Amino acid sequence: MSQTASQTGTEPSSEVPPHRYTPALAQQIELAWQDRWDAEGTFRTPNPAGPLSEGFDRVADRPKAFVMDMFPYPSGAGLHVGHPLGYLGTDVTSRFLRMDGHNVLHPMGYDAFGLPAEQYAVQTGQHPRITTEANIEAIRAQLRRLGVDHDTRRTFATIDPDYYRWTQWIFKEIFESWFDETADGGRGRARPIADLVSELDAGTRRPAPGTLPEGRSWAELDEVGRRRVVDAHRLAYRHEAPVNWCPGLGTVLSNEEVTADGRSERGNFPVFRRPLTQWMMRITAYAERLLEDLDRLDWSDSLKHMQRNWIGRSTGARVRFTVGTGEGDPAAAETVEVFTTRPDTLFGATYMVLAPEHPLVETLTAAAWPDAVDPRWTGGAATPGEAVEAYEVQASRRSELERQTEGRDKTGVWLGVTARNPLTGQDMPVFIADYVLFGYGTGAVMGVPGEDQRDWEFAQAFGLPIVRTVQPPAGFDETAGAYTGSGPMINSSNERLSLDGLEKDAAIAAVTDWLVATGNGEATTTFKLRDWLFSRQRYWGEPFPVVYDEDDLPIAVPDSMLPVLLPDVDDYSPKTFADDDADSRPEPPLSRASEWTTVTLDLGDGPKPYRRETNTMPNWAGSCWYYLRYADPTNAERLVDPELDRYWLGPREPGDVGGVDLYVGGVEHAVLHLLYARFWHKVLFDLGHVSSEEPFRRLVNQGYISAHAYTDSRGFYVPAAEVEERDGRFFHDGEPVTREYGKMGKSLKNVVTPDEMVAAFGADTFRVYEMSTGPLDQSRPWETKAVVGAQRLLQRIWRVVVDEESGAVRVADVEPDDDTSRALHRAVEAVRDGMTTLRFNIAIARITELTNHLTSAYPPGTAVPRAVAEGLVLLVAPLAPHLGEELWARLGHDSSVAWASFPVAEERWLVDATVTVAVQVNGKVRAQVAVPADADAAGLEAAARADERIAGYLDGATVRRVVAVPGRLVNFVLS
RNA sequence: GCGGGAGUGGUGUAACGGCAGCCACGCCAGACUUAGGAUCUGGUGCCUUCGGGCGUGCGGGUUCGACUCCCGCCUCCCGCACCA
Repeated sequence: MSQTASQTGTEPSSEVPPHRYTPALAQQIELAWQDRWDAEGTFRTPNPAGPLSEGFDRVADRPKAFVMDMFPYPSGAGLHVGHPLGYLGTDVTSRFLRMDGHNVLHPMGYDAFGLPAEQYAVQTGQHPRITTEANIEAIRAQLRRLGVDHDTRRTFATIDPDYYRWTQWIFKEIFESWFDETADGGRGRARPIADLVSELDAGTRRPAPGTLPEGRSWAELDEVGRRRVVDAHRLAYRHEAPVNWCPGLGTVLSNEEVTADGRSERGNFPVFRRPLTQWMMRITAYAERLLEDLDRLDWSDSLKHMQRNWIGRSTGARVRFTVGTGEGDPAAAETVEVFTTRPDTLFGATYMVLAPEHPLVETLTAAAWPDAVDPRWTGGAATPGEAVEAYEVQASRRSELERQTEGRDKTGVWLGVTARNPLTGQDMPVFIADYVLFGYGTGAVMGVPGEDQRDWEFAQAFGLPIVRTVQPPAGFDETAGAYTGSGPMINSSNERLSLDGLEKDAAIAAVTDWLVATGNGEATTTFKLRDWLFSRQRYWGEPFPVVYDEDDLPIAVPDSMLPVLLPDVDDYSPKTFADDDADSRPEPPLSRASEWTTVTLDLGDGPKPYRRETNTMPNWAGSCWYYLRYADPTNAERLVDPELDRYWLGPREPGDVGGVDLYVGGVEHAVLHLLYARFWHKVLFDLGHVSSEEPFRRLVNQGYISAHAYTDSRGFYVPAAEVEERDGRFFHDGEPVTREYGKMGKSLKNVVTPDEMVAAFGADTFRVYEMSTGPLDQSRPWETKAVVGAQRLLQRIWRVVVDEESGAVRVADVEPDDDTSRALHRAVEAVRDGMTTLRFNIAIARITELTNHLTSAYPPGTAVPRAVAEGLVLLVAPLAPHLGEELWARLGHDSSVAWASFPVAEERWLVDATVTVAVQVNGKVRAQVAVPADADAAGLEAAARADERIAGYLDGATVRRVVAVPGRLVNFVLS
């Protein structure tokens, strides 16, 4: 505090009144109250039952409110002023709700597994737990200094073994279940995997399509075969999927970590697309429910939109084509299924394209080109086999990102075979091309150049025929490209089916009926959402609670063995390879912990050796369920006690989704975290572990804070704090600099930390400033020089209660005058509105008005009515809690203001005896008249006509109409 | 390209379809001062011949009345982006 004292000490202290609310005094008050809150357990939230239930009697009759932030990832850089925006928003809300009679749960935890800590460990050789825990401690201290009201007994980090034990337990639950699509009337529901096994054994259920080995039945399979079938049904399953493999870094990368030219963002090493067996989560099974239930959530439209977009539901048809009946080997006939949203255009399909990764590519590829093959179709190769191989290599070297961004020039090669169009009977050449994505639909499309722009471009590049099946409007440029609009069908009939003249919907219905009737396809729905890749070749993550037996089949370890602790290793980095060694395989750090990787267990048939899973879970796992643990953080027996789950998260009435009452966090988690958490929650709901259908009832994205940044003549950023403004221009070290604007961060050299603000002004001033700059969900610029406005406000509030010269309380038991009562109660009404709508700027503006009124109505030396002074203190307490406590105590109260009742406005003070209404002539305001508040339209009009100026306007004019809105205005419409 | 959101003083913002700009920063003036990057008070959308006129990105529309609702543009921000 000496630093702060010296700052304020630059002024001769004789000039500052001895009891002014200075930064130094604020510091002193804040530290004292923070200690007292800890000592008294002010913010301990009692549970209705269990070890944290002490004190529940006090709140038993209150409604509950669960208010929560997206927990931070504790990086070494600490917080800047942008981070606390959301934390302070929930803090003000939770303090308001507590004062307004709720039992409030407002906890905080730490998301602590993940890459940054691991990379730091790789560089320093220090165990990531050490740096992570130090970082957590630093953030915890920063938050405490801001005066947040977290129940610290409920704080945990995802790296705590007591926590990740239950992350592993949830993984097991997901692993030990499957999605029964027929359950709940076709809505689908997760069920224990044991149910599936008994139904398969009993013959009451058939294995899902594609899970049985070709030509075999469940009954014929041996034990291992049956387990493979069962494993293929699980919600957590192992699957071979193409990933971004970076040999130079020795790890798989996410799409975001790969640059546009197919190299790693870190280190600039080549990245290869290669298939790899990985753990997957069957989130796609829940696509429909995740989509539908969005309608029941109180989230912003834009956020729901992003989720809908990501889930990407589209309806259409699957159409089956017979391939290989052309010039190639007739014995090689195969069926290829395509997905299309435009089955009505089937008559216009003139070729077919498979994704390069499509499993049938190899079988379909012909041995040789036919005579007179179009040179554009061969990729310059001597045989289809060579062409395909070369093209696949080319495609694998291009990252997914690159495939999407690079030029979009259509490339591909012909497989040397054709497919039969079931409607036209024409043979259509079959290509592979990377504009068809393996992960979407069936990984194959029918090429309809007349009605699809991508297909048009491909047809142009490869000289393929174009048939229009939808009549473009008159004046349509036939050479311009595909026509994707509406219109009657043309060129779409044969002896069996005619679509000509039909509009789109009717044509789709007709062709779909025909497909079903002839066995060539059926209507279907496809989702963009893909299953969740759940393995990482990392050290710093949750180990899987999985071992493999001698048949290489995964087995979940028994609950008694949880948690599976992360072992210590010598080297936290994954094994790396030569940059261009595309055939190398990932080797995760845990695979080198040889003591750990093999284990002898008795899983029911005697002690046997097992091999542990050496991948770890992704960073998202720990953040998928932490909100549940806040309700029951100490439970060693269960994930969460069902009674506590129902109390804090359960549905409020039948049909309610339940969940956290307010969840505040950054929009950057709009899709992944929020989708994964919803998915896990729904699985836990299906399995009966939680009572609510959704995890987060109401969700708000706080805005982010940007700041000005400055570049010198060379274009380098200079420290923004050192820039001076003179006459609207900016200088650093006397040199002119250019002002820019951007997200606060190291690279722009424009970081401002809460610590600096607390040191210069105190936490309450910082809180009030940050909350006053706009609605919580709005982004805003940081402006340190404007913080003084918040400081002045708090100083004036202080002065309303405390005499700056004597330190005596100025309050007396006198009646406030009517104007003051009206000012108070109007402020109460507006502040409540601001608090509930998260528009703290409104609340602060109304508090300022009340303060300014009191400052002039009760100048120094006069007595302030107690009722009004206390009302003001209560209003500001959620925003400036330390000041609130201090003034509340000085006003003679023994107990914390945090538990005092928030004021309620009295109706009689919200209405004036007389109101001033505007009088308009032809919609323009010409006068104002005072009328009784309850004056009716006639009274308003009479009062308006009595006004001299209005009479002047009306004199000699014809009043065509009079609009009089009681309490609002009068409008004379003249002709 | 597709989808979404937003455009109001020098700045952040505020306005149940009803007096545009509350509150704050900044700025101007004054008070207290040896002093002010402290505090307090007053003023501050633009133009004005001091009557008033004009003002919420631009252009239309609905309405007695539009920042607000509708249509079309422009700009900025965000999301998705060969999703068949």
